[in-house]
Amino acid sequence: MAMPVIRPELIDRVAHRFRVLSDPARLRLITVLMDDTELCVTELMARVGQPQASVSKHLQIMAREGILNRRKDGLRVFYSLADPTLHGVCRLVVDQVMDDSTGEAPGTGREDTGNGPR
Amino acid sequence: MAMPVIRPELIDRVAHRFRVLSDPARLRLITVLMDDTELCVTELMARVGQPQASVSKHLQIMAREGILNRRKDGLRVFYSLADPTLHGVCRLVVDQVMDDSTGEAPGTGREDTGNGPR
DNA sequence: GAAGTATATTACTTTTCGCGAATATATTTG
DNA sequence: CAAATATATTCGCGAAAAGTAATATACTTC
Repeated sequence: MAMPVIRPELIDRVAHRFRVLSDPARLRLITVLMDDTELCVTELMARVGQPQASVSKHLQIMAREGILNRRKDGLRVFYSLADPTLHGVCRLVVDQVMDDSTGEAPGTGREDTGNGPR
Repeated sequence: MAMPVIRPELIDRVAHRFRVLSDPARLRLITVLMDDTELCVTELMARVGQPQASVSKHLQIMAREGILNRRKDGLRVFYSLADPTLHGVCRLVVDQVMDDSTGEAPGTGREDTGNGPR
C-alpha cells in the first residue's frame, strides 16, 4: 500500500467535489436526473419544487464541477449526469448512513459519544 | 429501477455526510488514517501539521458523524476509520476528478463552460 | 494532591454559502 | 423590431462553518 488513496495534490479538488455534493437541493436534482436521463431547467424546477434562480444556480455549480452535462436546444437547456461514478458513490454513502442510523443510540439520533461527564 | 438511489428522507443525512467529507483538513486526516489503522491525536497533529484544537475539532466532527472510531487509552485517544465504504467512495471520486482534470481546457484548470459571450 | 501531559471545548473573528428578489441575456415568434 | 418565454446572473442578507487563542477537563506520575 505504498500508493495513497488520495494523492496530496488532489485533496483540495476532492474536497471541493464533496462540497458540491453536500447540498440537499443539489442532491435532489441529482436523484431526479438519475431517473430521467436528461431534463430541462423548467422540468427540474417542477420536480424539485424550487424557484428558478435557485435551480439554475445549483445546476451551474454542478456543471462547472463536471458532474452535469449541459446541452442547449433552442430556448431550453438540458442537463444530464456527466459523472458515471455518482451512482456508486451515492449508493455507498447511503448504505453507510443507513447502517449508522440503525445501530445508533435511540435518542435524538445525533448523540455524542458519551465518554466523559460534562 | 423503481427504487430511487437516495430515498427522499435520507437526502439531508447524505448531504451532511458529504459536507463532513468536504474539508481538506478532514480529508488529510482520513488519508493518514487509511495508512495506519489507528493513531492518537498527537500523532495525527504531527502528520497533518495542524494545531491541536483544529485537529481535535475535526476528529470530533468525523467521530460524531460515524466516520471515525474513538478509543481512549490512558491519556491518549486513538482514532481509526469506522466507515468501510470510505476507501471506495474516495477512490471513485478521485478517479473522476482526475478524469475531469485530464480532458479540461488547459487554462487555469477551473474554467467556465465557455458557452456564450459575456 | 500538585504538576505535567493529552485532549476537548469555548469564545470570538472571519469567511463561505445558500436564498430571495430583481435584473440581464438569449432565443423564438409574430 | 417587439413581445414572450427560458435560463442565467447580480446583489444584499442572514446562517453556517472554519481558524485561532485561551481555557477546561481528564489522566498519569511523583
